[in-house]
Amino acid sequence: MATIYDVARHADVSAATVSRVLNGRGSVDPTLTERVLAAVAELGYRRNAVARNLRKQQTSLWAVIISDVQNPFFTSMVRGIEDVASAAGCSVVLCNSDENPEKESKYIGVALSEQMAGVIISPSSDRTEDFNLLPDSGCPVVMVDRQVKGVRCDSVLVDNEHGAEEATTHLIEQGYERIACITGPRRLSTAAQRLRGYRNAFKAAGRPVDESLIRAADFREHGGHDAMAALLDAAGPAPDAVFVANNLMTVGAMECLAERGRVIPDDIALVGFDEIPWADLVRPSITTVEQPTYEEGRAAAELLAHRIANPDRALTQQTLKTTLRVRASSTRPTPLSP
Amino acid sequence: MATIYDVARHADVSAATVSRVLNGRGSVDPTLTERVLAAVAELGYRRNAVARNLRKQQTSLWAVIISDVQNPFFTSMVRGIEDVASAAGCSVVLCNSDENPEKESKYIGVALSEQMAGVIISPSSDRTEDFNLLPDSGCPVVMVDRQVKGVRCDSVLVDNEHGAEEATTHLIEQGYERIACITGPRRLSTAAQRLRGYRNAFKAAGRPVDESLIRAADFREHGGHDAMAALLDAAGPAPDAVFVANNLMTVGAMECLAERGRVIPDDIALVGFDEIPWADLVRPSITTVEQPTYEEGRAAAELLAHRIANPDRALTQQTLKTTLRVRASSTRPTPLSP
DNA sequence: GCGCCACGTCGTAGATGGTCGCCATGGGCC
DNA sequence: GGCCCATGGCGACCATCTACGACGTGGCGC
Repeated sequence: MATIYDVARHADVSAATVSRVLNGRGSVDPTLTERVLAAVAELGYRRNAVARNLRKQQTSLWAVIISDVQNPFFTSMVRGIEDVASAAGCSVVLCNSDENPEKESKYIGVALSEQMAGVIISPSSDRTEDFNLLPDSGCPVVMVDRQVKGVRCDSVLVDNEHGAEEATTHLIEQGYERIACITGPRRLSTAAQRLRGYRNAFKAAGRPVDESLIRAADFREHGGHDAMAALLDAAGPAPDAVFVANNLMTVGAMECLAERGRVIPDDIALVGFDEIPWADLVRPSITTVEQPTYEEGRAAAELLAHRIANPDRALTQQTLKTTLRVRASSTRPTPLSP
Repeated sequence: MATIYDVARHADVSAATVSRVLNGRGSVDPTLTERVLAAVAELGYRRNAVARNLRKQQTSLWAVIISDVQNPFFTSMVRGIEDVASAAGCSVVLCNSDENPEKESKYIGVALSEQMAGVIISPSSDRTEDFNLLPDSGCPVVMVDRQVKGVRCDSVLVDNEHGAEEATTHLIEQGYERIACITGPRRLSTAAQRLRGYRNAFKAAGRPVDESLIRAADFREHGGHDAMAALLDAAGPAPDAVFVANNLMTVGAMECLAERGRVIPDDIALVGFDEIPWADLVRPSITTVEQPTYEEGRAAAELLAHRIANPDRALTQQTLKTTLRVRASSTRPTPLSP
């Protein structure tokens, strides 16, 4: 690889002049500029970003720490982030934490070691001290989707509580009596908020919450399946509707229902949180609380860009709205005899 | 951020000794080792990877250039890559080329500038000279999924031709008469190979290929939709089966069929290439040619790791097998009267 | 007309943080 | 007493950026 000195020698100028030409700083005689550019082209010179980063004390890499690259929720978000990063001349380093706090803090360490320009994280633990390493070391951070109290950073969230309340209210209004809830790990803010929304809907309707119909699982397919099975196997009458707090668990729950021969929505209605990819191909089509995932990614990335540009600005928190998409899985089957 | 010199001063040794302790190279007195480690802990020292990379002339970043983060085919592959990279102590930089040759070569430039340890690419163009920049600059490369002739690098492919032939043969054996094919952009090896497999099946069955039933689209949902529409609108009898050469186009085609009220498989049978996420929830369930996507990612990553460790080893090419998963969309409806 | 000042332009040199080759030192063993 | 090995420190090196200083030229003022 040619270095800036090779170019300088070739163009018969100093390395400083080459640097000035390439970075557009200071002023350089047009003749020399031309000679430099010609030398660059001839040698196929490409500046060494590592050396540049060291000297400038900053890189153009953004770490994006999420818990599952395979979840369409995150990929859509990553896409939003990538588009903004790319426009800002930055690259995205993808870190898969796998909902594993160890891996997560490992990646925080990597981001710090690599002097990354910033971090966008969807936390899967609540280790405040790990997260605060970042702002404490002067590394800009934006939290997205999930919230951890006591971390000094910007955040982009969605209105989970309202979304869940709207979904549950919809089921109540459809006349369902025993509405179950499969929520996520208690340590995750999204799970807590969605559960709160579920409760709020009952309160608003003046109805009591049946605690035996609430199950906390792990936001994964298998967990959703097992929670659904547990609900069906529990003593007492089975639920006639279920609100599932994320997309993977929705799939698991549906598979469980299919295994048991329960028909949606005739035997049991279902509303899921998060979008399902290619939802229109799934039968019955699933009523979901849709999140603006791409926009979440964009918003987080823009917040990060702003904070990098201006580290001292006040912390901000942005909350995006969800949309209830009513489809076939939650509409009362028309009674056979009216 | 503390530097190695701060640690050295704190432990009252030289920076070289700190470096030796941290890297386990050379031998250091246990007493000093202890003092160094204590200083590291006390200062919260974290080595500056940028400086290290500059000095060592190598980084621990792998660029992964794919065309669509949102396509489950790629995310599963990325997951495979990430798992291997993580085990090797490397991080993955995700680059979304969006099937855009400009973006793709931009990212190749970034990988070169950032002195990345290696590149895994699923090419969306056939600009041989762009790709060869990498091996020519001594940057290890592995091509995955798609092939570009004349590029000096390792590759991991799947047996597209055989997979497509198997799928088409299955439709022939089911007794379908007018089997259409929606393939991808001609410049992509996968599209060409899958089309060849389709033709092979007819040849093997001793049947002619009806060229009017072949459409090339863009591997995207919209393209699949429009190609399906064009097939239905064409003069002459409509096809009674269709082989669609990737997952996104399969979705598009199914949506088109739904719009037109054509029932799968009664009116038209369908086989898709690539896995569909949560395929079990889709009704009717779709017969697909399944690729070992996670394994493809793993294989590519392992190949990359080997080449990084041993740049002079001979070029290798690995081909993985596909599996035909027969589901409901391609099975002859049982005749009403036997 | 001459001299000084200001500005444009360019090169030198130091800084960035970590690694490692080489050399010096000291202690132990033969 | 001499040799060898363990250990530690110095300084070069990686490629780039940039502060500072130097040089030259042009313009303006006296």
